[in-house]
Amino acid sequence: MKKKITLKHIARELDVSISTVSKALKNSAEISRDTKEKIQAFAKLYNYRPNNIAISLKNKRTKNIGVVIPDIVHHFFTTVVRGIEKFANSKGYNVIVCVSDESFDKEVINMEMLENGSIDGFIMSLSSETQEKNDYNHLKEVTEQGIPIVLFDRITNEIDCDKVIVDDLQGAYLATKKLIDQGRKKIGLIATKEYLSVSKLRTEGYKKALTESGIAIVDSRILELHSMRMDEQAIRDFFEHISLDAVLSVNEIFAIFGMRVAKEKGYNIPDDISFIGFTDGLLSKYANPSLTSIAQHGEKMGEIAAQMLIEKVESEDETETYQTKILQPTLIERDSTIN
Amino acid sequence: MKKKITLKHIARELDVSISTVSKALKNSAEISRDTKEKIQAFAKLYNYRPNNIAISLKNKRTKNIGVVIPDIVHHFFTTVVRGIEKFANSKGYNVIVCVSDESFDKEVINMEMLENGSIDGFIMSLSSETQEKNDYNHLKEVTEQGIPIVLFDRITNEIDCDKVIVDDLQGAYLATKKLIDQGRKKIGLIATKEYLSVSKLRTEGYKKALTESGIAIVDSRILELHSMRMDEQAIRDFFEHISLDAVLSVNEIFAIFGMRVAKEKGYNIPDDISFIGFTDGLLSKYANPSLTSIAQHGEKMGEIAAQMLIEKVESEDETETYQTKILQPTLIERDSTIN
DNA sequence: AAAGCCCACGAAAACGGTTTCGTGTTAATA
DNA sequence: TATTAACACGAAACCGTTTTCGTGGGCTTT
Repeated sequence: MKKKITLKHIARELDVSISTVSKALKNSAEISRDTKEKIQAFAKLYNYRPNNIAISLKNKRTKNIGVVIPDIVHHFFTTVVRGIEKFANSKGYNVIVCVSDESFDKEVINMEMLENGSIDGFIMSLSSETQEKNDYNHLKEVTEQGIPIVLFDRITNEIDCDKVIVDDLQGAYLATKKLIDQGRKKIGLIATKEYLSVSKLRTEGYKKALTESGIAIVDSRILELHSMRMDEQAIRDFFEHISLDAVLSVNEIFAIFGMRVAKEKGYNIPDDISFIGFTDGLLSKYANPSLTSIAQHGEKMGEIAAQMLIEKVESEDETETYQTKILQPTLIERDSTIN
Repeated sequence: MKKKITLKHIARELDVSISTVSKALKNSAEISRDTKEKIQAFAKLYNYRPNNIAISLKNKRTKNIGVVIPDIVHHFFTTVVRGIEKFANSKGYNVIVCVSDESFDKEVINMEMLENGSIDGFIMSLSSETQEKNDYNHLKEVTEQGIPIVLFDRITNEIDCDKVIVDDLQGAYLATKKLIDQGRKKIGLIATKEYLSVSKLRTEGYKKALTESGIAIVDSRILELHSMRMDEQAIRDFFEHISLDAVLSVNEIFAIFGMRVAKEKGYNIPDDISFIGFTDGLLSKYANPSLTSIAQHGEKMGEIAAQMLIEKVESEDETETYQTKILQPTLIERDSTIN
């Protein structure tokens, strides 16, 4: 087992001081050409690599970004993580991923594990429990220590920080509008309880489109599931008690399960009933029929979040100005809607 | 902005030495009750938290695990990461996720970023390019420095380390057997080029089952895609030129696309043709028809990998004994096969 | 009262780097 | 020849902990 080699070893071996070695390896002008060459050659030979931890301790920068997401087995979030990874790595940063599992407590624990020097900043999306409790003291504590946070997708206005979201209201509006334009009148919505910020906005967009077109909002056409977790029975019941010619869903999986139920009931998609879902993931693409959906551009979102965070981390000035970037969603038309 | 408080601050404030503070906070018997209480109260009041980096530097342990996977927007890998996270967090470890994007170079770069003190060990699955090149010097370098590695799923025998895999041969064997038992004779296989360890084993299992049942292995019934990436045209061509009554696929997405093509050609699933895929993900569950598939138990795999790694990291002795754990796959029957 | 012991604490080294500042040597200048 | 500047390098502080090894003072012991 080759032991890790340090500056001290090199110094001792070459009979110079540690400082000289350090400077030589950084090609400092202070050191003579001869000495530099000797030291650099030796370092290369023994494959010297500076110890990241020591450097972190010295300059109080870890080059690590903490990412806290509610779920990792989830297409949208992994897409965002991919975007973060991509940008962060290109800037020499590592990404530490923590999963809150939609739990407030785990979110707190994860952040506490990281906030004491392990990371330079956080990128996160709130757990549903956190949004339900409406308690953001753990975020406040972090920002008060001067650690920057970028929130994405599931955000809150209680915290002053950079944010990046997709225009959920507009996405739902576009989708609903599309359904109306295709002559649909009885448009259902599968949503979740309103404490989830994104679901709330999507519901608003849905209502806005209906209202603009003079279509009444019928409460029984709106299904409010408790969370983003699948509840097959609730969806079955929904289709049992109501007659619809189109359905907008706040995620793709509810939509796809809705399609299955509709088909079982003898509906033809899209002739009898259209479906549109949020989150343009693999499920939408490979569903049968394929699902028209609203792309949230997760990867782009991740890149932007990482860029905003790294800018804050590396900026000298302490001016507390924060921005919220809003991405425009895109409607991807497939076979679950006409044409 | 509250500044981070350190031992030094507390010491100065309370007019004691840094060592006393350190000991008092660890409840050392060396310190008197009075002093301990005073220091602990002060620390609590100012919410003192030890600096992780300093501790890491001191005891040469980071409590970070590096995870390198080929892709993060991928159900199986995220499932494994979830398992790793779960176990690692319960032991106080953080997980640094790096994505090689199936590229050899990125795999090398990612590991180089982390191997100098940032992590205590690696858990990884090889990129397809690495398996194709058959070059594992970056892994050797890591192990030679005494950094433990656990390989999962996409492994190699070139490296001596702990490994955890699912019995891919057995999985394919079980699936093929099931198809044969249901009276299928012309069973196709959608695989990838054989440098991918898992694909190779699955192909072997498929062949073993056929041979055992006295069914001839017909090369034209085996489609070898170049990688795990979707190639719609190749799959379309495959179904164009050959007549089959069952298809086994090395992942779920090829199977699902295969089902679409089959349906387009007028086949009825499962009456005319059955499908079984590897990776029991959301796609399998929500496909139409739902896909019978071979569960790889990714989360379990992640937990085991994390456990093996942490054991190695925390064990004192340097005995170089490595084990390979083999999980048994499970066949999940759904609507793409009879019954 | 001298010797010994414990208690409670502090000094200092160590982890592995970076960086500031000081200094001895040499060469250029007056 | 004396002064000075440039050069090349080293000493030491520092980042925030942990931990070993003293050590001074008070107490007990004979």
